[in-house]
Amino acid sequence: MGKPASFSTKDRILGAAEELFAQHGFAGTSLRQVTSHADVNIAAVNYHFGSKENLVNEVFRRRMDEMTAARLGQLEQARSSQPGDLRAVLAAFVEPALALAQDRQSGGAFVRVIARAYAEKNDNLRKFLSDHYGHVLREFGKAIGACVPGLSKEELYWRLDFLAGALTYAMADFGLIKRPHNISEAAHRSKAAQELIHFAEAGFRANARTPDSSLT
Amino acid sequence: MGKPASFSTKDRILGAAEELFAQHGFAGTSLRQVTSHADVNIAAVNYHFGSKENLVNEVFRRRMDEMTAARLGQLEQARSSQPGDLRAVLAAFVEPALALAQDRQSGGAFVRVIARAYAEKNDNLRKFLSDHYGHVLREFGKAIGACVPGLSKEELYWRLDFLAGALTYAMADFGLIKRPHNISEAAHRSKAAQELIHFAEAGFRANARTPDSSLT
DNA sequence: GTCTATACGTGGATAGAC
DNA sequence: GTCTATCCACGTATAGAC
Repeated sequence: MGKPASFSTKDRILGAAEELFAQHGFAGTSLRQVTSHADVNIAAVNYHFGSKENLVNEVFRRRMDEMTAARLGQLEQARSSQPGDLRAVLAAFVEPALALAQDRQSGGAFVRVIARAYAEKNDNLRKFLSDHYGHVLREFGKAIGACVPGLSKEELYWRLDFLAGALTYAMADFGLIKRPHNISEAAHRSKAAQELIHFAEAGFRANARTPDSSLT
Repeated sequence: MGKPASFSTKDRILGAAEELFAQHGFAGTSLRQVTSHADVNIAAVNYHFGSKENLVNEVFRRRMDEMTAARLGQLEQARSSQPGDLRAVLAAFVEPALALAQDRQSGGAFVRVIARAYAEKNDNLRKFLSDHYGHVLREFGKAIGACVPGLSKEELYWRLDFLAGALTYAMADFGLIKRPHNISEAAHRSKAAQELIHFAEAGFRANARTPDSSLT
C-alpha cells in the first residue's frame, strides 16, 4: 500500500491542511479552503479521511511520530553515554518538543492539536493522546526515576505532569516571556529548553512528600 | 445601566451558555441550544453579545474576575501574615485556580477558554488574556522575587511561565495522574495543589543561570 | 479504487417588522 | 428590546463518472 507516485491527492490534502491549520487554526480553516489549496475536489477529503476531525488527527500524527522517535532516540543516547544524568534525560524530553513546536511548517498546527483536546470535550482524541503520549511519558518516568532515587512513583508522575504542562505552555509560546528581536528563534528556543530543564531538575530533586520507600 | 430586574435575558443566556459549554464544549454547543435552554429567541444572543465568540469570552470573564480577586486577596493575606514565605505566595497563585477549575458549574468552560486561545489563532483573545492575566502574573512575580533574592527578572519570568503552564495542565486534568475512586475531588485537588507548590518551590529556588545581581 | 458534481441539513449571523 | 424570516457558509453524504 502507498504508491510511490509523485504526489497523491491524499498527500496534497495533508500538506495544504497542515499549512492552513498552522496559520489560521482549525475553526478558522474550512475544508473548502483546504481542497482549494490542494487543488482537489471538496469530497476528496471525506473520501480519504472520513471527516475533518480525522484529517486534523492525521496531520498531527505524522509530526507526533517524528517527535516521539526523536525523544526516544535522544533518551537512549543519554542513558548509554551519560547514565544517571538527570539533565540529559530531561533534555531528551524537552528539546525535540520545542524544536518541533518552532518548525514554521508544522509547529503551529502541532501544538494546537494538543490544545484542542483541552478545549473541546473530545474523549477520542484524549484517549489517542494518552495511549501514545502516555507510553513515552512512562518511559521517561523510568529514566528519571533511575536518576532520582527515593522518589515514589506517585510523586514522579505528578512531577512529570507538571513538566509536560510547562513544556506545552512553552511550545505554544504563551507566557510573559517574549523573544527579543535581536536574538534568533533557534537561540530563544535553546534558552527556553535550558531554563525549563534547570527548573524541572530542581523540581524533580525536591524531597519526596510521600516517602513510600526505605531510608536506606 | 444594568437594571436590577429579576433575571434579565442577558443573564439567562450567560447562565445557560456556561452550563452547556462546560458540558459539551464550544463547538459542541449551538446557539440554538443555548437560547432554547435560556428560553429566549435565537436572535437575542447576537443582539446582546454580538457573536458566539463574544459570548464565550463573557462567560469566561465573569469567572476570571472572581479568580483574580481570590488570588490577589490570598496573596495580600500571605504577604502580611507570612512575609517572605514562598510557599504561601505560590499557594495564593495555585489554589484559587484549581478550585475554580474543579467547579462543576463553571470549571469545564473556564479551562476551555484558555485552551482555546492556544488551539485557535485568536490574537484578540490572546491579547485580552495577556492584558489581564499578565497583570496578575507580574504582581506574583514581585511577590516571589521578594522571597527569592538573587533571581534576575528574566529568570523569574521564565519560571513563572513554567508554573502557569503546569497549573493550566493540572486544571485541565490532562496528565497521567488520575484521581483514585476512593478519594474525593476536593482531596485530589488539594493534593494537586500541594504537589505543584512543592515542585515549583524547588524550581524557583534553583540557582539563577544568569546572575545579574551582586553576590552580597 | 479515485475522484467529481451536487444536494442536504445545520450553523451563525442579519435585516426589518413589531 | 424582541422576534420572525431569511441568508450564506459550512461539514457531510451520496450517486455516478472515470
